[in-house]
Amino acid sequence: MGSMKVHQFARGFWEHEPSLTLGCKRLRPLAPKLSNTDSTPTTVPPFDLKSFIRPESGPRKLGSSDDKRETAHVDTHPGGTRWNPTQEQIGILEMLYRGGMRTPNAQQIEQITAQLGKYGKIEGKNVFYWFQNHKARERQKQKRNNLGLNHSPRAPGVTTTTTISSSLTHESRGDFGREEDSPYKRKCRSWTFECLEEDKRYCRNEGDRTLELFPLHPENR
Amino acid sequence: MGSMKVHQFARGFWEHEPSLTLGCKRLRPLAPKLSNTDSTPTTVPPFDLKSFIRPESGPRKLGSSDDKRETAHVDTHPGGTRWNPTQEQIGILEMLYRGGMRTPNAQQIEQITAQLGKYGKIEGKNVFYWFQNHKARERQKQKRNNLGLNHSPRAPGVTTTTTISSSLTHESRGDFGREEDSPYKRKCRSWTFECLEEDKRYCRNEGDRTLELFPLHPENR
DNA sequence: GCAAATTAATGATTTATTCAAG
DNA sequence: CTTGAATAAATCATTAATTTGC
Repeated sequence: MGSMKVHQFARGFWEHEPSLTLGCKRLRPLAPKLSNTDSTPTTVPPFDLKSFIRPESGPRKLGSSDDKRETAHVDTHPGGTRWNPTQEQIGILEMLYRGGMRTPNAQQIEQITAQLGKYGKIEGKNVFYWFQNHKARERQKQKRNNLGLNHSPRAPGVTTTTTISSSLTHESRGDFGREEDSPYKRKCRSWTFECLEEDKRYCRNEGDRTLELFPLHPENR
Repeated sequence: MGSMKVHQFARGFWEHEPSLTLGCKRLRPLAPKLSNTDSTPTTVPPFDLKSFIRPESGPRKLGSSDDKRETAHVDTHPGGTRWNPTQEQIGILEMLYRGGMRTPNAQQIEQITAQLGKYGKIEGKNVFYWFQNHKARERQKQKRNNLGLNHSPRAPGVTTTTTISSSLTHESRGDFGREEDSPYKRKCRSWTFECLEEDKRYCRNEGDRTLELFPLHPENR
């Protein structure tokens, strides 16, 4: 249950770096690109590497500072488990899939998540992953059906000798029957990362240009 | 400039859906999974599909509600262009890469982005993509060097005919020389999506379980 | 009937490939 | 041509469903 074993691999690689002389070690392989419109704005902080990426952010905080993570998770979320969709959520997602949705953008994921949240706990990435996985698995199911019909209708024994090789990776997308999205369309997805540590939560705002970090109401924890 | 042409492909496919009988259409291929601990909390909203994923959320709002997207983007970001890293940013990223960082997690990306933001405009996904691309291209450069030494040492002319085919996809990962991260380690990344529409910005809090949406200080725009 | 072992299904993550901007 | 950005494919890992032994 609690065997998370965080152990992120930011090793203590920066301890024995005596002084950071970055910026002139090894540049781009091309020409020295003269800096942009707003680079080096006369007050460049010298990149205090000691303060950022501190190597002991992983295997700490398992004995003291969390006294409340045992109180409110007993029925809703059993810790760090994965998303377990309810039937209603699956139904809605499949309905959307049958409607033609394949790769929802950020706003669509937002709305879908908000709606599916009424039926159970869900996050945005669950919706994203669901569409990715469902699309991929429908595709390979279709592919498996297609080359299973002209080779041997049954006999699930030894079928691997025919080397389902690398062809028809892109041609087999047009035979879906229903309408499908064009491959590799450029949609700006604009997703962001978010710190999900145990005691501090930050949320970066990507839409803003000022790149601000703000802790979100710590009285909730 | 504003030729985004959003045109999201959630068509008007749900207008002619008379009543939503979701939840009993297609179950798991195995037994009917009886619902979880907190599914159907006695007040299931009947999934008002009309209100969510409205089909005309794409090509609207280009004449009225955005009067400010022409004012504040003239020098910092020329619209929807991609990230153009500065030399300092590249230097720091390569330094981190040489230090062994391959796939930073959310918190590391957070901090890296915050630091690199001092040298120019950058977002979290740029850092993520940079590590992805740099790792992949170092890998294929290594691969190309490895099988270029016993085939043809130069001839940069027609190089695409040699078809670096699909073998040694997993064996060629151990010959990096330096230390590398083990493939497929499970790190909980916990990234989230974010609405980046023109007039409204939401930020979902993934760490919290209540899945709340909140607009972040609209007086800034 | 129930619990441990097995298996199938699938959520989540990483790698490979491709497109397109500059 | 280089490389940022995005998607597709591969695959790890966990959970539910099934089977098995008692």
